[in-house]
Amino acid sequence: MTRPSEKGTSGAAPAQNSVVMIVDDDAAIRASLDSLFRSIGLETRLFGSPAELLGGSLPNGPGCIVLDVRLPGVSGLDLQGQLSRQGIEFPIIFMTGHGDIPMSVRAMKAGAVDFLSKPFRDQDMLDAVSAALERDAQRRSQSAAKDDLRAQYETLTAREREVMGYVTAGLMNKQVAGLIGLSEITVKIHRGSVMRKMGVRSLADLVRKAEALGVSQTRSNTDQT
Amino acid sequence: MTRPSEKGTSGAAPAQNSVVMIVDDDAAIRASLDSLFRSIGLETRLFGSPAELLGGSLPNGPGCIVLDVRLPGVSGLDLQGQLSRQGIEFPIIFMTGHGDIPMSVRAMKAGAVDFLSKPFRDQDMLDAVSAALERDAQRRSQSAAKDDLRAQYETLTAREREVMGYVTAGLMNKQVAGLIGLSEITVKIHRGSVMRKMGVRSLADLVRKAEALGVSQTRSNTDQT
DNA sequence: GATGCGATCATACCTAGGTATGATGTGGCC
DNA sequence: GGCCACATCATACCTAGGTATGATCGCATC
Repeated sequence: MTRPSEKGTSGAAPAQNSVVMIVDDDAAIRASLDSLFRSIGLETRLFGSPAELLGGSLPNGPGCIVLDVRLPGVSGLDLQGQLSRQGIEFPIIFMTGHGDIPMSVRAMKAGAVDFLSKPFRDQDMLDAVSAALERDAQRRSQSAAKDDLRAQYETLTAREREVMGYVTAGLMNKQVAGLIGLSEITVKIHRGSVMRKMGVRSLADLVRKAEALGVSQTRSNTDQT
Repeated sequence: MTRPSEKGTSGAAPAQNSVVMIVDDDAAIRASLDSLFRSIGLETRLFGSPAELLGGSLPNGPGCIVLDVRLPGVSGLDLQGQLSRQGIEFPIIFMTGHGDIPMSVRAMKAGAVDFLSKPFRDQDMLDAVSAALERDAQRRSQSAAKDDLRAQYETLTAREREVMGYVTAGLMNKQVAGLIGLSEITVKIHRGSVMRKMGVRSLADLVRKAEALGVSQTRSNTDQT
């Protein structure tokens, strides 16, 4: 959104410390991509097989994966599934020398950023990587925000979470008290702790955080619109 | 969500009144798809060209479009762009006899549900249509909910909307009053009207509706987390 | 056994939210 | 001119929210 990626522009390097992971069994292609990405200031890591990628430690910073579909051992598509099952969410760009349409469709359905047939133009690859890094930056910032939120939520006691769920569902203190068998004053105390621990000063903000966390009690009484 | 679409099952007709729009210049293919879809209880509409589709009136109910890429006049991909620019959001399934990978990738990036090479298996097409109709149902229910919401919001006066923005941002009545130069009592009156017109009985619900509408004032004071 | 945390509740007090009644003013429309 | 919707505000009254103080209890840890 902030910067329309302008297809065809040459020097688009979204984040200077981004890492491009290149997985290809052909050393010549690895080298060629390596120099291509380095030429625009991106870091690279080279892998000759999926195993090497899975074995080594992955970068902590932003990055993306450039992956040959036809690989020794598992195929690129299988690797895509394996990575996502392991919670590794780097955007993936596929390359192939002998791909077909079903293969490309399957990859795109599974969330690939792009699927390039070899030989491809350098600029097409750079555009794809640029889009992938943009997507990764987006994902990372969302994920970071979610983690902070979850960390705050973790500091709540069980009771506090329970109260938070009902309060953000729109119930009054006395209703919450009735539902979980407490006095209203106790609910107020928990509610106060929730506000403090969640770092908010208004119910509105608490509701938003609860929504982001998915912890609002989904109502069964009150409100029939 | 309600009914897992079970890939590979034959008689999967998600919604009985769904319409499949078939756009192909080959009458034999139109006829063949027509009978395929009718065999599982779906309605169909046949078009020999993009112009026919754009010219006629589109169904109001749920549906999807099955589109040949190579068409007289504009290409299927162009039609995809044209439709989305016109706000027509039926999910699209592409078919092609002479497609290539870049074409399929472009179509998928633009949101196509699937991209099938001719000849395809009937079951593959049915699975694709099933997925497309599922997606359309999802889209329609979300869109309907959003429309209802917006209709409620439309009934608010300018002042009420202003107050709603500040209130759902977490400001107290007296703060809102100070910001827009009113007495607190007047803010309370507007606030009450907002609650009534938006059909909510708790601030929590109002905040959720405001979020869905994107009308919360994004805070400049209060809250530094 | 002492310490500490979480949970519970009471009393007391203050602020914030919500509504009813009534009144005034403005601008648009028939 | 009269009507109506919108907006404004006051007084009055009630409910809901929020916090401080202080106290009791259970449980786990040191």
